[in-house]
Formats: sequence, structure tokens, C-alpha cells
Amino acid sequence: MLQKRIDDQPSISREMVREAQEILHRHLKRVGLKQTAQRDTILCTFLETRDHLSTDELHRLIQKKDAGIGYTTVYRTLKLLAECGLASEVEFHDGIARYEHQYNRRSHHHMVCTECGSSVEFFSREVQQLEQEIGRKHNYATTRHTFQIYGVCEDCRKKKNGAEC
Amino acid sequence: MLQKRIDDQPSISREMVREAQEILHRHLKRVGLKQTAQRDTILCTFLETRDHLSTDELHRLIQKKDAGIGYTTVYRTLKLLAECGLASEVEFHDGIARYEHQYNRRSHHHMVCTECGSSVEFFSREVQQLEQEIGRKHNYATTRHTFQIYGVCEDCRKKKNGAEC
DNA sequence: TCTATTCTTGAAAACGAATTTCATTTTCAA
DNA sequence: TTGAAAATGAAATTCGTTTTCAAGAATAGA
Repeated sequence: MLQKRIDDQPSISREMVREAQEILHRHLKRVGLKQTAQRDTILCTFLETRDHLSTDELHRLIQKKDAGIGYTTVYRTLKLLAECGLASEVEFHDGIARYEHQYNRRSHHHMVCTECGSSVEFFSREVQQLEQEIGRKHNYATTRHTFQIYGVCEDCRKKKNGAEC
Repeated sequence: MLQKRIDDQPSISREMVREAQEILHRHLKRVGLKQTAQRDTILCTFLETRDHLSTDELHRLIQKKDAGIGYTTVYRTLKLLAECGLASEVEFHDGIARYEHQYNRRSHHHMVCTECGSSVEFFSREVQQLEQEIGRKHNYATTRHTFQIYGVCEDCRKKKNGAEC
């Protein structure tokens, strides 16, 4: 599936991985959990990705590195990563939970093609401001927001038109 | 669950119900389906509501009017209503599909309290414009968007602070 | 180092909402 | 009125998510 990404970094550096690992380890210590090889493997594999992965997709990737790591562990580790801010859930409203790593990337949103499922990322300062503004107005302490645009991409429109002629 | 709504109309009028019914009937004819008492009952009950209802919640309401109408029929009718624009899905990301009727109401968005689940509606012209703008920029024919803000409402913050002291 | 305690793991089971199946009933056009 | 097509609703199925549980590590204290 095509996924256009605009990156602040061409690829994740070794230092970033180390830094992320430290964040995870600190978080584990804080909540009284243990540091394990599986958790590190999952974090590293996750950081190497560039997409919006479902638990299942990440599990498949990890299986290539270490076939012994089970789905449940990936599932649980993704939750841990989300807890300490290393992963964040992306919601495409197709009933599947997806995660992406926010490492060194600006906050962004997605526009999803409802035909082929491909997505484009975009940035919008306005949306961030809107969250603040609306929250203040109604006395909510806002924590986050979701914003997705749905439509049909250029390729799919071309294919459709071709089929109809 | 508290749900603050800003309405264009104090309540749905008889004419509106009739109009909605006509829209449904026309839609049924168009797609070769039949008009039934159940579908009319479901539509009417749905129009009387003022909230964001799950299939289950609407089913319960309908049971009070006609205990013979099953969950499946409500489920299927809601899909029909969505097809002809009488209902639209609201996504609060809690794994439950909710619908609201858009009858005579301006396009709006929701801010949801992550503690108690209550919601506030708000309007924002900017978000509509943003959909157009971003679509044009990346050559998507946009059809819709979702935008929700999550946070903690005033009441829940008060309760929380009280508990901690 | 040994040991007790706690946490981790992953397979399997449970869960829950959405969706489909199917036998029966109802609608509607001829 | 009648028969083909659609509707109905209870039950079953699906499918991603989440929990359970028994066995296997990690860690702190003796």
C-alpha cells in the first residue's frame, strides 16, 4: 500500500534508537516493569518502519527477525510504547488499530483514499490551534485530537474513469 | 451521559419527519427495496432522538415502541439511513459505531471527555475549508473528514482534584 | 550464589461489536 | 389473489482486541 510520507529525517539514526530505548527503559522502571530482549527487539523494528502499522503487520515484520516473539507480546509492547510517547495510535476508521512512531517528526494528519487505502500525510498548524481554542471555549482540558480526510486519490479516479468509458 | 447540543431547531417537526420518510422511500425505490412498517418505525424513533446513538441504544428505544423489532433490522436500517443521508456515523474511537441524524442541522464536530464520555458539539468553518484545501493540494477528490477533540471536561477535573486532596 | 518473588511470555481462550445466515413471514406488482 | 422477491429476527459467524494461565526469566535480598 502506497504511503506518502514527508520526513524530517531521511532515516532513523543510531542515536535516535538509543535515545528511544532509554525512554522505554526509564518508563519500564517507573511503572515497575522489566527490561527484556523482546521489548527491545520490538522497539527497534518499530522504529525502522516508516508506515502506519497494525499490530499484526508489525508482528509479521518482527517474526522475520525473531520468530519466537508472539503476537501478544507485540500487542502489549505497542501499548507500552504508546504509554511513553514513542508510538501513537492512528485511526483510519476501518476497525484496525494502527501505530506510527513520532520520533523526531512533527505532528501531522492523514488523508486516506477510500478506494485503495493509500494515505498522504499533511501538516496543519490551524488544527493544533483549533484544539486549544475550542477547548478553552468549552472549558475542556484537551489532550489530543484526531483529524482525517477521506477521499479518492488521483490514481483511483483515473482507473474508475477508464473502467466506465 | 451528558451531551450538549446546539440545535438549529428546538425539536423535529411533523413536516420534517414526513420529508425524511419521503427521502427514505425514494431511496428504497431507487435501490429496489421495499417499504415496511419496521423501517418507518425505526426512522421515526431515530428522528426523535437528540444524541449520538449506538445501534444497541437505538434498538432499546425502539423496543419500547414495538418490542418485535430486532437488533438486526435496526442495524440494517441505520445503514440504509446512512446511505440516503438521513443518518451519519459519528466516530468516538471507543469501538462502537454511533449515528446521529443530520436533519436540518449544520455540519459540526465533537469534543469528547475521556473520563465520563460526555460530549460537546462545536462548529468550525475552518475545518471544512481545510478539507477542500488539502484535497486540492494533493489531488484527492475529498468526500468527508472526521475531526474530534479529546480531553477532560470541567466536572471531571473538579472531581479528580477533589479526590486527590 | 541461591532463593523467593515478581514479571514476562505466548498459546489459547474469551470477549464484543459487527455482520451474515437462514428459515419464515411480508410486501407488492401483475 | 398470487407468486416472486425482499424483509425479518434469532442465531451463528467473523474478526480484531484483550485476557487468562501455566511455564519460563529476571531481579533483589540473604
